[in-house]
Amino acid sequence: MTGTGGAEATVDTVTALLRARGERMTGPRRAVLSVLAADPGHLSADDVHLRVSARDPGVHRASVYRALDMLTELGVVQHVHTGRGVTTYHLIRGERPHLHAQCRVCGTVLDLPEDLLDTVAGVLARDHGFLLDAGHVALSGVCRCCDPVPPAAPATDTPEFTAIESQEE
Amino acid sequence: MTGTGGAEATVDTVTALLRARGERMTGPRRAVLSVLAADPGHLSADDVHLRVSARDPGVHRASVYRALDMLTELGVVQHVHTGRGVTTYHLIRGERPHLHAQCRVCGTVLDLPEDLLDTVAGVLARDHGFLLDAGHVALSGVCRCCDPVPPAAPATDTPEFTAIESQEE
DNA sequence: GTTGTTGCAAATTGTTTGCACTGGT
DNA sequence: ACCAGTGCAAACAATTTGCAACAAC
Repeated sequence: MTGTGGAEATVDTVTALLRARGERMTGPRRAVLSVLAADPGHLSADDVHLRVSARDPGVHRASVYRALDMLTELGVVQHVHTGRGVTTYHLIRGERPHLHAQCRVCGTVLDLPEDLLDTVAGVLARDHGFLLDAGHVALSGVCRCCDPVPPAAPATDTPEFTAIESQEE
Repeated sequence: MTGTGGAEATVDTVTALLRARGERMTGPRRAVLSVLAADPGHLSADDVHLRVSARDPGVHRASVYRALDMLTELGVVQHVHTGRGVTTYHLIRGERPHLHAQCRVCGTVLDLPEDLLDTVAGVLARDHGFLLDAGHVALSGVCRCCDPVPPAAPATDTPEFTAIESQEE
């Protein structure tokens, strides 16, 4: 597994960042960090807590929240607000933060190139003096797999349509 | 006041819509509807409840939620998810739903023309098979008034900068 | 008189906080 | 040893739900 492989470097980096602020690298923080490093996806605080618990059941949910906050403050982690109240977290790997779109049916988060909203950001800045933080909330919509009844294709009335649907809202 | 003036028509329309589904026009629904009709802004469920209570203190918060849900289902009301877990509701007045951007500092919601994201929606559809519902979440950013320390303008060090800041997140 | 709706209270969900104690440095 | 950080439980905010009483039709 390449999972923890890439994490160590990050732990060192973050330790330095923390030290520079008179703060400390601790078990829970290390755990959260390596969970995030091991997963390229977008994890909710609870996802993180779950995976942290697998390694170290002693870590409390509140500590996960605090660690995520701290890591966000350090600029190591980005959080994204998705449609219905679920905040997701992920390591900032590249340089510019990317954008996100979430399917409102299955909840899947799609990563998008950061420049996608550059034009829009320009318009907002020019016309409204609004500085867009494009990656901070996920765009909402329906992904290909969940697209309900595509325009005109009356062939199947498959009942398994009401399948796993996470949170319809 | 033009407040309740425009509402009556809507109440009739909605009553018809409800009847068509075997449902009923009730006090709470009427109240929620006229509160929304009287306010051009974006109200949270609690805002609505507050204003409804002013007219009729008997209406329960849960009923406000249920009424808002129902009105949304009828296509009369649109709800927008904003950054930190606050859903806002407003009457759908025109034809196409407009877009929203919210200042993450003061919470103000900015209305935007619906076509602003048309190009982006096209790209998402083409490249990712993702059907964007642009108005469903508010874009996040910082509005003109809350823009913290604009690039290079070291003139004032006004202390009233730390003013009303609703929810920094 | 049905049956959809409400009010209420309690349950959920996601997150934060006060505090005594533990553990980095 | 000092103080940041933790675990815990309890507070919180926003929303949902089960249910008996109620009211629109």
